[in-house]
Amino acid sequence: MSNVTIKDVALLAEVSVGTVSRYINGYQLKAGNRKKIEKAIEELDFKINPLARGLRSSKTFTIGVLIPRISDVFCTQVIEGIEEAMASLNYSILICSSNDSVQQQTDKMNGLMDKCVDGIIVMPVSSNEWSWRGSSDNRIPIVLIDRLVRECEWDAVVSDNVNGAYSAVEMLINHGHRKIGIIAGPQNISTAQERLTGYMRALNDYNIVVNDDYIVYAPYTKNGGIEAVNRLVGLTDPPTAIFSTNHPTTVNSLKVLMEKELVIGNQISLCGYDQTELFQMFTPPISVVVQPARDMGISAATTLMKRINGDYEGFPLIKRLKTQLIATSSVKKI
Amino acid sequence: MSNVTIKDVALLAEVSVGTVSRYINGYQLKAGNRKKIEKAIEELDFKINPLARGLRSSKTFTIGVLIPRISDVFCTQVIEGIEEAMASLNYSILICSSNDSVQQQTDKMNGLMDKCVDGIIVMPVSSNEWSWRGSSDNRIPIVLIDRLVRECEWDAVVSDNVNGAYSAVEMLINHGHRKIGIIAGPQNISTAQERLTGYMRALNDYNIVVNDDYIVYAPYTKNGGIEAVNRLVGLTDPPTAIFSTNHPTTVNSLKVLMEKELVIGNQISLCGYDQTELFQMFTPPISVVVQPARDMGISAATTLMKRINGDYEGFPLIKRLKTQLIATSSVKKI
DNA sequence: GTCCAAAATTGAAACGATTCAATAATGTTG
DNA sequence: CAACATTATTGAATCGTTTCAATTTTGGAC
Repeated sequence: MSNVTIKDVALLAEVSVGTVSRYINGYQLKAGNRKKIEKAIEELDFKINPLARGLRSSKTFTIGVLIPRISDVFCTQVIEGIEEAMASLNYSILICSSNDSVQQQTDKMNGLMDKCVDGIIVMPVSSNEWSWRGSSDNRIPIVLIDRLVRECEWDAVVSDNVNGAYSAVEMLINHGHRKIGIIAGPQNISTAQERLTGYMRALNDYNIVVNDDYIVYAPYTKNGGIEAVNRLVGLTDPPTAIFSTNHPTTVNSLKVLMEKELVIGNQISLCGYDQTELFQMFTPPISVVVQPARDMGISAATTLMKRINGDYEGFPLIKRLKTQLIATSSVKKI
Repeated sequence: MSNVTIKDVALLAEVSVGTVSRYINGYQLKAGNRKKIEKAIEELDFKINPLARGLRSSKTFTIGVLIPRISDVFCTQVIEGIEEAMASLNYSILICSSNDSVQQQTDKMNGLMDKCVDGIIVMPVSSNEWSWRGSSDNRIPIVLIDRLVRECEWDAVVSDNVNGAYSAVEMLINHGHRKIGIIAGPQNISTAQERLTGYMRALNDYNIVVNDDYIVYAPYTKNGGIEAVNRLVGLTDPPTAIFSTNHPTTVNSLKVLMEKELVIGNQISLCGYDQTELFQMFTPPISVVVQPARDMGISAATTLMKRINGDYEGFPLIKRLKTQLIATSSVKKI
């Protein structure tokens, strides 16, 4: 650390440390004093020590971001949004991964609290289990992203999963499909629930009888979906179209269908979830529901900052961002 | 913050604060005292305040990670490795992105220093320009990852780019290709230089005359490579194979070749760089040089920790990890 | 049981900011 | 210009640790 302190600045500027502190924190100053302090800071190359500052004021200008997996495409885009929004405000981001484990999530939440972050953005591992309880005396703001948690009253930024799924299934129906399989996610995750709801609602609205065999569940983790797709295509009366409800399961659906040498967009139709540019480079390109990941990150960051700055208007706020459907020839017209 | 301090612990355990501090920092203690302190800590739910600790000891148990782009596949895997290694040591990670800009890189480096991180892992934007100069009085360890910087003596963890590229080009040659184009990266980035070197060396070793028209340059950023591939395939005597030297240029090469309806592995052969599982799901799967991104992250983290702990053995250390070649039918045998 | 070196403990002084009550300077008004 | 309200400034106390010189305790050796 450069050893220049507020005291040195005060000495050189011929004012008291209190005044220098007031300058730093943007309070009103006599013009002459401001000038002198500015000059002294410049001359000494003074840098504020965030540890000393934080110790006294318990503000660290740092937030925590906790996600299930750093290498996940969707998570990455979210983080990019958060970083963009936070960097401009001179806030730093402490990042950690819960590795899809509730235990690790709890541990890392505690770790972030122990580090005295000013707020946390978290994508929960599960919407049912949320073992973590913040110590009651230290209530820093928390914003959920992507997934809600039952009985937890916190701000959240999610995407419109019901309608996202609805639009996908509707598209499948409009292409003439009646036998539509879904790789549904674990029902302890709110997004998975909502996407299944969207599926059901679309079938209902179009008077299509729900066939339970067409609903299979898969974990939302890296290897999820392999078994599920196998089950679907192995049915005696298999679906003509498959709707896969998150990124890893979509990747794995593709993998399985290809291994089975089923021609996508012909023998079997596929619609997935979450965009990666490579999906559009397949033959045929893959239909997907696209979530505004980056914007979700930005929105979560903005909301968190509002709370950090003490503005608790409308708490708890649930912001739902619209999804977009990319319809391609991976879905056959029948 | 929970308001329990070391003082409260000392009081309850009937020892001095100094002793409690010694306990926390793992010094030898009389067994009885250790017990009493442990009990008091447990009872009061004492958590150490990292700000106070950092203020006195100027250690924050936090490192900075600065990369060109958070959403880049390779970077993400690197970060995952770093997180894994650091989490187990109870270190936190402050993450930021330079967005491929030297200016931002400098700003964020300064930002990290100002935050008093204990060390920094950085993937530099350029190997030539490194405008940043750490203040001389605050020499915290820095580890470069993936890319070296000229005239900067720091530890580094990179992959064996020369041999990585060599193996790819050699494979192309062994498949009968003589007209091999390369999408070389910007020569101010060490990896790009080295990969071009590998290309040249392979051609040389196999007595193939280098055709300057076959060497085109593209930025290593998100949209890099589009123009370059167009140039190559537009030549009157175009190459039969293209070697693309990083992830984005590989993605874009794919994109352009597909748009031009050139059948990969038949009309044109392609070998790319950096793995993403989707590459292996194309028809044909795409040949790539795979870097051990995650291991590079782990290794960088380990090296940094060594330096943070004062072990400067072998400084500056340059660790080169081996790459792996995935050879597929995206390269035609001719 | 003495003596001495080694090990453990103590407690006050940092670390470098913010905060706040007391004080000083400035502005405003009749 | 006196009287008062307002605005700025001061500087000591504080935040919760670590550090270190001084002191006490411990455990062998004789």
